Amino acid sequence: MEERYQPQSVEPKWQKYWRENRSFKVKQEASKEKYYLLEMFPYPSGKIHIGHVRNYTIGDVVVRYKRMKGFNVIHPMGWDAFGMPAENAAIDNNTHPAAWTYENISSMREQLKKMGFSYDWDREIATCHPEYYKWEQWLFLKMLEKKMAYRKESYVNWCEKCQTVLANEQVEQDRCWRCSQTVHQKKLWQWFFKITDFAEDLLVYCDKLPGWPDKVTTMQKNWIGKSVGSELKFKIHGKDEDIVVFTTRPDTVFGATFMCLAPEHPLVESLSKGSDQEELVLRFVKKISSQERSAEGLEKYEKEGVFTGAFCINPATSEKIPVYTANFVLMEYGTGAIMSVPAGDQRDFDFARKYNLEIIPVVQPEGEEFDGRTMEEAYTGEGKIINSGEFNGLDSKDAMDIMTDWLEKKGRGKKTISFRLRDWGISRQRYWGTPIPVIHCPDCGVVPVPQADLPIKLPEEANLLEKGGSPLPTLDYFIKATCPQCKREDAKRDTDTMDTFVESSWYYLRYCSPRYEKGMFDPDAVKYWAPVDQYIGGVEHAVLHLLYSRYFMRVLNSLGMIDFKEPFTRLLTQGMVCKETMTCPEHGYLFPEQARKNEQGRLECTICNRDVEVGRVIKMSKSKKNVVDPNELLEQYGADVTRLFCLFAAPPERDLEWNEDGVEGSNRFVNRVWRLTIDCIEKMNGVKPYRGAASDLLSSQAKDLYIKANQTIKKVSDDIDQSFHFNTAISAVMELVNNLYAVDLDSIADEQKKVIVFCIENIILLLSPITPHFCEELFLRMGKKGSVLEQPWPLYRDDSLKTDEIIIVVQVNGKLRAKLTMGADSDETLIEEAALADEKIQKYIKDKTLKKVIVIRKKQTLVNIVI
RNA sequence: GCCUGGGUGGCGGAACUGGUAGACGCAAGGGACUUAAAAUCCCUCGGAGAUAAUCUCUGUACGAGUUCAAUUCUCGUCCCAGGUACCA
Repeated sequence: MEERYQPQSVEPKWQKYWRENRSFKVKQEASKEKYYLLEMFPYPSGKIHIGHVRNYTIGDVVVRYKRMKGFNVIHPMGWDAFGMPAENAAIDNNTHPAAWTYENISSMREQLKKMGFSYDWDREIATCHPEYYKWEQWLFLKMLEKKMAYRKESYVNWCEKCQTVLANEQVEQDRCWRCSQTVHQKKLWQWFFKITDFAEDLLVYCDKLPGWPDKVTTMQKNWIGKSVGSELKFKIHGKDEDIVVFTTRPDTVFGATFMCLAPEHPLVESLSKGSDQEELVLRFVKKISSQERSAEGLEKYEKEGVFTGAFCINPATSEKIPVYTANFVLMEYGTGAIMSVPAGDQRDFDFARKYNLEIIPVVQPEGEEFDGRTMEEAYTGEGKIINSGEFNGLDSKDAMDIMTDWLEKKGRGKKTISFRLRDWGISRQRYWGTPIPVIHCPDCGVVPVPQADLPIKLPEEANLLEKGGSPLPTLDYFIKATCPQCKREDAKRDTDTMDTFVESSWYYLRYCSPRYEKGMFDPDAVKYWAPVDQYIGGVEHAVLHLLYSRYFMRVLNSLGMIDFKEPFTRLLTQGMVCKETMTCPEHGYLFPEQARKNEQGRLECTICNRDVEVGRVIKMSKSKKNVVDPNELLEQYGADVTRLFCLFAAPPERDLEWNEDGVEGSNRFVNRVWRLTIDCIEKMNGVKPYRGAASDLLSSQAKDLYIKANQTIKKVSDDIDQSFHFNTAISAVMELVNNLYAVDLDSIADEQKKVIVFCIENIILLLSPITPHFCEELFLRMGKKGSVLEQPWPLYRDDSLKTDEIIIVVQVNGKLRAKLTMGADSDETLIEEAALADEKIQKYIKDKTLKKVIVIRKKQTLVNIVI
């Protein structure tokens, strides 16, 4: 018999067995409790990398565990197949995005199969299939009908080099993630989904997701950004028109000494028209619009603005105050106009000092005396109201409501809520995506495509343009359309495609009935399987994908298609796998295999022999080339050792700096278990495992080992079920294995043999979710029938978890001084007496008066003697 | 700036509601087996200082506090990572 585990022969053998027995196929079974586990589906970029391996291993362990626990488990896999990299790769390699994508899918599918992941491959989907995106188009039309989708002109991130709109997440520090070109704002007609309709509901439910990490719900809350405040109306001097502002501090309205409008605000132009300021204002607006307004840009620009020439009336003081336009006011937030209270807001303060505007303190903390002329910074805290007429002396917190009510009675204000969340712009000027199913008619305007005409297929024979723009606007046969309403023949099809986040917002429902032809999903199947019980993926999607998915479920819910709102009951955000980057002055980023150590011990580039610079440890990404291909590990150690190693390295939520040094240890452990089992099979063939109570065992060695085994079963079950801490689950099994190695199998009594068989059988079952091929093979060699998959998860005996004797820790003044062993049932008095009588303890307490003796009997029994 | 996390040996990481700090593993050192190597097995391994086994002091970023007892709780400081950012 082989001394070592042979993954090269064992792993393919079991993969074949699972395939032929359709081991992972699942069906709806009303009598069985379902469990839906899903890992975020991959973008088919070409190769599986170690981050995927980690993600899918975590999921696969839980899935296999839940199956053994008797759940009807659905575990599907598919491809987030639309997206820009396919187009870029197609241009670079002179191929078609579809060809490139399908090729990647098939090689990645093979890699996943080699890892032994237990997917129901019959449910595989790819979002670029017309059978999939047909239903996305169908939903789009439904949303259009219900006014959940609309079109407006707005500013978008535009990369000139790639000739497209970029999603916010594709902009890294002002630059295009692919070509590093600075991104510009461009005004375009775009389709939007009205996610803001659900802002409040999405926010409220953040607190009703106990299975989600706080980190993620907090990020979503911040992203939604609810502010409670007031809308106040300032009458424009000399006109019968108001400027509406949003403020969270209505209590400071008496201190509003000027007004600022966003440069894009429609009133800026009309107010300055005809005044002395007109010229200056126009020049300022033009200058600002040509500037970057993104994060990096804004830091560089000082607050500046221009007087519009107009005044408005402060509704509280009835004073005339000047109206400015300023670069720090955002059109997209609130009303695009602010009342400026320089004494209470640092930005307003800076602006006021710069342009010599009046500063009137209106909120003052206890024991301070503010003077607008000498203040050095704004006071943003709470305090007592001053300089505010009848409201003086109020607490600023109370004044918020009181003043708003007062202004409301005067018809000058009301309470309101503002959100930071904006509607979701989904139009992309890209080719490789879902076509937006509308037609533009010169007479009828925007006309939805009739449902019967779906899907609007993406023309497959399109050639991509050299410079990277979408070829769709150049394809006459695609664009040309007859208006479905008036039958005009010169109508035009929309040439934009949808953001790929739209596909990923509902794919998990499609898995429930992946080939369903009458709708997005079979309602029965979704009723049984959905929502997802456990979702696993990278934290980088904390806001975007996870928020969009929550939004989509609300859309479907309000359309009456589903009866739940939250797509993912529990969420595990696994940490990122990181590695240092390496750059060559000549060749830029290098793959790890493109750097080697030279004779002087320095890293050099394998192409040009120049010194390689080792950069920061960051998340593995293809563009930074700091990726590790799992193939090498897979070939050398096999899938099971790779899986074990990924899990053992760190708990799943933690970021992991990739380092292969420990893999030998995992390999060693697997072989330790292998040899132990083979040895056991040879030496105790036919011995049945012991299953009684620990107390019925005669020898203390057998008893201790049996108790340890029961503790291990409990520990592993708890770790997998409750916390996903596979690293400690594995440690526990390692400890049990170490204990078994301490036993000499050749000279033991029958009783102990039975206990050892019990241990080994259970070790195989406990490890089977983690190292499935390995455990199947050992299970077979132990003479068992069938597959480990059909075995129930091992149970431990409650009566066999505690040892008869316990170690008692004795402290003097909190410092460990002695350890005693006593019977587990000794009472406190007995323990205290024994502790005080101990020789080592006597050394410390002799001739001293005891102040107190504390006996703790929790998990650990402990005596603390205070002198 | 604000919001989250986090800081434990040479390294990855344990320590559940305060109760033996460093489980398990890696690396390192020593030993056994072997003609030799690999593989395997055993021992040591936070720091400092004494010793015959062993013992004492010290130690969880830093400084205070609460407590019989603090890696764990509270306050303050520093550092790191992620998110977000002129949000009125």
